[in-house]
Amino acid sequence: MNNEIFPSFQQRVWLILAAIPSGHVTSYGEIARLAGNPRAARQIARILKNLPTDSTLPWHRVINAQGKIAQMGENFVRQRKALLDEGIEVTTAGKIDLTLYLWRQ
DNA sequence: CTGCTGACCCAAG
DNA sequence: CCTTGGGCCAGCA
Repeated sequence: MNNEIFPSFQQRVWLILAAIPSGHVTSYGEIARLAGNPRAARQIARILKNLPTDSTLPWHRVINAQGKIAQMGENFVRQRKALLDEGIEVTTAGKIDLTLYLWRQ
């Protein structure tokens, strides 16, 4: 049982993730900054990788700071499809135009 | 404790 | 556009 008052770093990441609107993307580093640890981009990646399979959180809206899908192989295909389904243009190479789709609060 | 690994970032070349 | 090198740091063998 867990009765913590303050959300953990991971929980803050989940909350931020849930706030990214459909049709927009953000980066690992940006989430790290919003969560309070600008140097934790790699930890964000690990948190996303470890999301439970039944999670409804939009992990696919997170790409790298260069505007590209940061995965290879099968996951690349899934993420690209999920983004296309939201109306986001993604090149075959996985590149996204940040001037059009970057999440701005 | 040490060493290696990554869904990263950034500046250069 | 792509590649390299240095920086970063929690997790794991």
